[in-house]
Amino acid sequence: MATSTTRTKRGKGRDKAAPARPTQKDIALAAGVSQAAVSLVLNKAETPSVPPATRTRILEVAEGLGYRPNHPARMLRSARTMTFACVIPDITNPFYPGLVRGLQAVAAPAGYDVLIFDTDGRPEREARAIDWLLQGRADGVVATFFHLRAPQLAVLARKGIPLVRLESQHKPDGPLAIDSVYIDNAEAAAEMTRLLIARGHRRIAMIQAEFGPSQRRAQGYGAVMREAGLTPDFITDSAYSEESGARAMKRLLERKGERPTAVFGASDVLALGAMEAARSAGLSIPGDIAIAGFDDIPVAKLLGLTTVRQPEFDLGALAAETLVRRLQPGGLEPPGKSHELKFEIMKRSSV
Amino acid sequence: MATSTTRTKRGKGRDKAAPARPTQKDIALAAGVSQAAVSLVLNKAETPSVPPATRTRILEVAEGLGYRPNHPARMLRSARTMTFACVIPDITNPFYPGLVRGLQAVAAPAGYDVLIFDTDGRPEREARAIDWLLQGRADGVVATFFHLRAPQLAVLARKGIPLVRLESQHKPDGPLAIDSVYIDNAEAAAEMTRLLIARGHRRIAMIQAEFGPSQRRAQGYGAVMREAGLTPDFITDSAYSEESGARAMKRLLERKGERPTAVFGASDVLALGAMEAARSAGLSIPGDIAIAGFDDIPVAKLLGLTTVRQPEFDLGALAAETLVRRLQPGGLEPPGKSHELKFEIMKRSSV
DNA sequence: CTGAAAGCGCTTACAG
DNA sequence: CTGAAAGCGCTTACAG
Repeated sequence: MATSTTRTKRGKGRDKAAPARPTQKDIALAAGVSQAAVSLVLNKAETPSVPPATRTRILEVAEGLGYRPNHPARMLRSARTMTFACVIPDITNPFYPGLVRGLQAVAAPAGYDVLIFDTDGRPEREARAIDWLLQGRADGVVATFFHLRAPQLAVLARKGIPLVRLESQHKPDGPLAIDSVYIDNAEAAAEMTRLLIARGHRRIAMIQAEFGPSQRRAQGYGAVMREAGLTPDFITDSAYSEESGARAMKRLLERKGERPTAVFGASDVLALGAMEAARSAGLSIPGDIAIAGFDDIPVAKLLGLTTVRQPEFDLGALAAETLVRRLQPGGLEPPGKSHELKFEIMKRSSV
Repeated sequence: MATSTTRTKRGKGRDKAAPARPTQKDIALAAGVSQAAVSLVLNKAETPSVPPATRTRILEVAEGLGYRPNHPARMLRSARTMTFACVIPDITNPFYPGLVRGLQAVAAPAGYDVLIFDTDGRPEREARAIDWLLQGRADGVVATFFHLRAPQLAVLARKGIPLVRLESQHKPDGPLAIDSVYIDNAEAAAEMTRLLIARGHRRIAMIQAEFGPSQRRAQGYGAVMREAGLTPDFITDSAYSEESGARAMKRLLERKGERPTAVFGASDVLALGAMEAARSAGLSIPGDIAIAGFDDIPVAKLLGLTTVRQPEFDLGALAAETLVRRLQPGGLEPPGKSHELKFEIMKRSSV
């Protein structure tokens, strides 16, 4: 009966058993000062307005009570979450964890946490990410969108939430432009295609995904093929996954007529799936069929996969640096900029 | 000059260019109702106290202004963050992304976001994670700690933050116990060791890491070795990484005397590093040396690595379900429970 | 220099 | 049934 008669404000939490976390008010009460004085002492390295003895007492009481600042309250009051969102298609794609680490490496020292939002590369999930960002969950965003375009992303800028896109090509700088970091995907794919041709391949197929960066990569590949008098041969599956890569490779192998001598996966996971399917079909790599990828995920080296190295850690770190800069006072003024990083062709045994 | 004379409360944000996000107050003003009525209509499916016409008007105005609830404010008021924290050693270890997806799969439909906190398996980072959790950043936690023990984690329970540990063995249930999900690591390693012995191996080395689950795995391996009259042969490196695995394998190969015919990596990434080092040394797998791992990360299949499968997605999902249940009213009462999931030995070509 | 007050945006108990 | 008020924990501008 008496359990529900608790009149105190502290009894309202979801759990009555746990002792309430001490607040600044509790410290103030115990130290005999105002709550504001507590806030001041706890947040400023120097507090000329508070006598040293009082300052010491406040700090001791805070320590004694095990005080920890209430993050939500801080967020509300200061209108800053000290959180970056990282919106990516799929954290299980080995390309992204490295990117996340790069982000964290810069974000953490600057005081920011990193929240991961997976979109699965689906338009409705990307839209949900925007909605979620508009709730004020993060101070800034690093994102890869497969479907949303600049006009749909403009709402973030309008609400003062800086965004850095992970892009697959240069975007023009300008007052309305969105910050981006990228490697030249078309040129990288072109260079890989040139390598395959130089190795004597003529029938080169590219496995691509329906959306995302494979489009730019396909352009580079297509251009070089045509330049060399060869016919581009695209085979498209839905996602950036080993399953998609294996499925595409199977379809290639089931075709009538001459089979390609080389397959260029628009991403490493696609190439990995292709390798698996090729081996299952009894083909040797690169003897019967050469395979190349794109990304240089950690296992690529172990598997001997020839691929395009994207500096994922550096991309993440650069994106985070850009956000940190934008969030400094006045940081929103300068126009959006596109930052290019260099790719590298990693020649291994699969080609 | 006039720029700093903005007297409105809204001019205080870090950026003056962006239009302020509309609040319930703005909607109330535009719709001619009280702010409380707006909150009610926006949050409840049915509002008997608000006339239908008013309800419709409020919803239209909210839509028109592009209203999104302010998440920090909600968190403060309701004392719920609707966020789960996932504290893990290293997101770039391919075991964890699958776990995170399992977590998200259950968390998202229940309305929870997932925040990743990497500890790098270092004690000071684990301590920082606890501190960070005590700031009220998440309603619940799924965590792998290499260093912190139950007494150091008890503070979370005291503050009403439910924790589910990813464990490597059964923990006794009980009122003070911590919820955990696990597979029987010792038994799994024992079974793998039996397999290696059954395949004729006598000199079997285990590559282990200094901290974390490899301890339990080492126990299972050691017990079976001794049972079979063989001498356990441990080689320890610092972390769960390919570099550590490769370094350990190199040290094994540089030893004088007979070299082991099989190497059991306490995790797949250690085994992968070992494979790489063995190949670099000109050894064939499994011809010259057999290699086994633990985890069954996605690439294990492709590399033909014989390993112990841990159902990482299911572990994450089960952990999230446990948290969701704990966070329901009264969910904190029942004693902590240990949930076991089954492992599976994946026999492939590396052994 | 010092301390009390306002207010961030929201939810919900409570008075009319 | 209806609406205004209190208050979550904090930061910071402002009055004495």
